[in-house]
Amino acid sequence: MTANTASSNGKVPTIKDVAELAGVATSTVSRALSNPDRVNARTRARIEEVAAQLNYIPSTQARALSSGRTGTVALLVPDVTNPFYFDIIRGTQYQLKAAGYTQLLVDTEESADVEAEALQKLRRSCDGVVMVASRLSDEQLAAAAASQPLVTMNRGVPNVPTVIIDTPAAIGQALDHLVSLGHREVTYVGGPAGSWSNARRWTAFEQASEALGLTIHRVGPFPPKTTSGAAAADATLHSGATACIAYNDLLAIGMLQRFRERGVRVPEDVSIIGCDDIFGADFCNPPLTTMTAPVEQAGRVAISMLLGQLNPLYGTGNRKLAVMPTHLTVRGSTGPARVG
Amino acid sequence: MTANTASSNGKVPTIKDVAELAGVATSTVSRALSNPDRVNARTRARIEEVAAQLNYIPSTQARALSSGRTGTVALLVPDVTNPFYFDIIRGTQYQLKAAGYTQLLVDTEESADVEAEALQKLRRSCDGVVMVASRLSDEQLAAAAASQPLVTMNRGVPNVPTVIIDTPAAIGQALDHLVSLGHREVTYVGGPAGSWSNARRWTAFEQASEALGLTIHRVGPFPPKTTSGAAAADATLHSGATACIAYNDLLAIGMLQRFRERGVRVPEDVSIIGCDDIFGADFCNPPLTTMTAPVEQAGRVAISMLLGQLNPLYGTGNRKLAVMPTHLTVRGSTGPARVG
DNA sequence: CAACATTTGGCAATCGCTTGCCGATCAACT
DNA sequence: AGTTGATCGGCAAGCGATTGCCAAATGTTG
Repeated sequence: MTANTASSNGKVPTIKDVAELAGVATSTVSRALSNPDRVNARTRARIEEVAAQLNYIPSTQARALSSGRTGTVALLVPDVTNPFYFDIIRGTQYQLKAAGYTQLLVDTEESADVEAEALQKLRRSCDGVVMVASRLSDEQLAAAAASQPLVTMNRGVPNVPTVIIDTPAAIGQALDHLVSLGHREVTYVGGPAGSWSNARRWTAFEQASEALGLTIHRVGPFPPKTTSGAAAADATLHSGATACIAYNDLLAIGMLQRFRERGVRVPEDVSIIGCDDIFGADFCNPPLTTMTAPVEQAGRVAISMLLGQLNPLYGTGNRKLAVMPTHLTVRGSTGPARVG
Repeated sequence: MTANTASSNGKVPTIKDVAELAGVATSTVSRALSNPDRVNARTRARIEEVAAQLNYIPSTQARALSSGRTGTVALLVPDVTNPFYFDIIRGTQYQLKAAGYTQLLVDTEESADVEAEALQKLRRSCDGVVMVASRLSDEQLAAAAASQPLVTMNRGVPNVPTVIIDTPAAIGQALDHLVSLGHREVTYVGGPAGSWSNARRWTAFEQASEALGLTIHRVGPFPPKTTSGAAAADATLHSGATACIAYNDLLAIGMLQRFRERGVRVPEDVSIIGCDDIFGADFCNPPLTTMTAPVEQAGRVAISMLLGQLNPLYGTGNRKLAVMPTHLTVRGSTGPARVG
């Protein structure tokens, strides 16, 4: 049981095994592997060979413990099963991997408490955090950003690096589109009450509508799920508008289903516009007119910004804000306003 | 710079800070926090109080290094943006969280090499691994399972704990359904060549068809994405069958779109059945008849099995195999066979 | 009251790796 | 030849916990 012949007989090889076999000190092995220039080329070659032969893999824990860098970045999303976040997950994963980092995905269950708790736990175990659509207060976020590298997405906080997807801009396009189809009365179908994005979208909606002289209504708030679509559809119908813009595609798709159930034709009776252009928006029935955003790219940008904080070498100029452009994608769910 | 007053002035508090403030040794703090019975109730209370006051959070790295347990379980999926995996991700996340573990999500990019590499890296940094739809060989998987706790999903390997979703059973139901609608000639739209699930589905399809005396065709292989749907649809049309069963819903949904483009009516001209009942299968056009599986539950079961390996206390009897039942969900994409 | 068992807390070694500091080696320059 | 600088490798001190072992304190029993 006390066997420790330090060769290839025991369990997983450590840096010590490599050092012994290569006839050098562990410090040299360490350097050869993570700071190549600090060691003679021949020595390094030998060490690499031995390491490969032993199938040596450095312990992330030990490395993290002694160096303080974990090589891990956490991504906090409200709901991993919400398709909107898929592309963010993918975009960040991609970029992190390219930079040699590992992604830790955390689902905050749409709850500020879970989020705060996760942030606490994470403080020690990752190099940085990306928070998507955070429900925390500005103060909490600012405090978090002060104690560790952090980037928020779709949630602007003063002095905290942020990537926002500029949906408000597309809302203008969306309303123009509706107006050109003859709509004069439009309803905004609201998302979650505490959502920053929702507030921004509503504001943009309000302002653009006013500029266009439209009559507007607002219904909601609704949870951003297809299952909320029924209530949202009914409320919209009751508002009397001929068209509506929904907080997001999930809601819009749910509404589509409800309209169908009730025999309300889309777009003949009512036009509907979603937001995000998620998976499914193109093949639902009818296909959804929606505001398309470069979500995956936004994820990559967020990681670039974070990496910029972690490693000054990246020198991306330490931007504090990135705004991703969006545009309207017209499909089948919008059409001429019904008369009367 | 050399400040280290060990109280609350420095940086993040360590176990040592807690120990000093509480007037005990670090070992006692450690025990109080992770082995409560090993310490006097009063001492423990005091320590807990101090820890709370200092906002002390144990370092996962240090803990992992000295104890050998990381508290992390990795989930390897071929593609994080494939909706089929969403529920697995959610199911495992849920169950892991409940047991106090952290989930590490890894995207293997549908590649055996990436998978093998990730497995290597992970060997040292997590307590166990769940591999979904692995592309590795039986030998590789067996070896991996021998060197660390591991559970596979939708990939049977002798002597490796596995959770499989019993789609083949539902394929029987699906064919019965088609036969009852008058179909006599059916095409199987194949998934990825190396996929174990695909092989099983085909075999089940073949056998059930034979029992029913059906004429069958096979097209493919196709990557399991909606974008492969066009080619799949065209090939299916060319096969001359009046109905088809697709490897999965993604493919089926893509085919639906292509059929529409080509003016082929579903289900009047051709019936189509998907597999998995993913997000979107209920609101595509027409809604997809598909084989529904308890995916999230399967994820939870996988974690239970893994936890059983990690901690004998769980004593789930160390099952080696769990088979999740599936059933056919009939929606609008299947109908009576066209005549002629 | 002595002898023994049980709690309870501390000491110190460890886990595997990084890194500041130092000394040896060797080439280049004056 | 002597001095100066690089370059390269080793020593050893941590990083922040866990844990085996031991001793003091406390409790139990005859």
